[in-house]
Amino acid sequence: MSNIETAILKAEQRCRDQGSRLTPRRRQVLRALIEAGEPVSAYGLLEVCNTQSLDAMPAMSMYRILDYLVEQQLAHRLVSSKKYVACSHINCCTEHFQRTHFLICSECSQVREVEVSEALIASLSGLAGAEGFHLSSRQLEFSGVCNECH
Amino acid sequence: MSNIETAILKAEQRCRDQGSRLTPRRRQVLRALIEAGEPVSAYGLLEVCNTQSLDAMPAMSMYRILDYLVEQQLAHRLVSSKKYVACSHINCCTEHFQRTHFLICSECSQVREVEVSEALIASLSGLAGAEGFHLSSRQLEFSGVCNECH
DNA sequence: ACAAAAAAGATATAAAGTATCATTTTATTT
DNA sequence: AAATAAAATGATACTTTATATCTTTTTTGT
Repeated sequence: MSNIETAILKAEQRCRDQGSRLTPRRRQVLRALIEAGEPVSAYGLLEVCNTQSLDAMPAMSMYRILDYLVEQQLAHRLVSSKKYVACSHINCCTEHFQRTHFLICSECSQVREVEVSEALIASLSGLAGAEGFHLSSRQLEFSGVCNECH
Repeated sequence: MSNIETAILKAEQRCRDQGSRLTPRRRQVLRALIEAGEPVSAYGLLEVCNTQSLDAMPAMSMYRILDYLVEQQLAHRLVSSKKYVACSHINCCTEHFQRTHFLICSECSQVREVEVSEALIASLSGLAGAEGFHLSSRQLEFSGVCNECH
C-alpha cells in the first residue's frame, strides 16, 4: 500500500479516536495536501479539489476543513507564508506535534519539520521569562536556504 | 523635548545618513506608529492618518511607506499578526535591529523587542544546520502572556 | 421514524496586499 | 533659472486571504 494510503488510514483512525470523522471532503483535502508535498494556500488547495470533483466546494468549507485538520494535528498552518502543509508525522505518531518547528527554504519552499530540544526550549523560555513573559508559542517558523538550493 | 520628537529627529537623521528622506507623509506614518505604542495594521494606520489630515492617502501609499520604514529599520512588520510596530530602538542606535526578536502578549498585544544571545542563535543555527539548512530568519516572533496579564 | 448535532453549501463581504499608470515634488545639470 | 531626471505620491482597479451568517444536508442517538 502506498505511503499516502497508509497515512489516510492512520488519519482516519486518529479522527475516530478523537470522536470525530474524516469525512469524504476532509479526506479529499488531506489527500490533496499530502500529494502536494509542499505548502499550499487555502485557495490553491481549493483549486486542486475543484478540478478533481465536479461539484465545487466554497472557500468557506475549505477553511473549515483546514481548521479541522490542524485541530486534529494532521496539518500545520504556516503563518509566515499563509499556507498549509500536511504534518510529516501522520504515519508515526501524534507526539511530535507539540513543539514542532519549521525550517522553510526561501528558494524552493520546501519545509522540514523539526523537533526542538528541551534545552533549547528551556533557554527560549528563560529568555522570555527574564522579560516577564510566559512563552506559549509552540510552532516557530525559520526561514533559510536548504542544502540543495545553497 | 518629548520622547517622540526626539525619535522623529533621530529617524530623520538616520534617513539622511542613508541618502534618503523622511518626507512629511513618512513622518506622519512614523509618528502615528510611535504614538500607537502597539502593533497596528496597515489599514488601521491608514485610518489614523486619514482622520488627521483631510487629504486621504491611498492604501498603496501606506504600504509603500511602511516598506520604507521597515527598510530604514525604523519599524518592524510582525508577520504573525500582520501588523506593524515602531522599532523600540529608534532613540538609541541601529545595532539592535539585526537579530531582534519579539515577545507578543496574546492578551494585551503588547510587544517587547528582545535581543537574542549569541549562544542561542548558535544553537538555533546548529539545529538548522543538522537538517541541512542555512538559517536566515533574523526576526522571530514568540507569542506568550506578559506578567501583567498573567 | 424522529429529534439533535455535526458537517457542508451558498452568499456576501471584510481585510490584506499588489499591479500599473498618472501626477507631483525634489534634486541635478546645464 | 530653465530643463531634465529621479524619487515620491496619488488614483484606480484588482487579487488574495479570510470570515460572518444563514440554509441545507448528512450523521448520530433515542
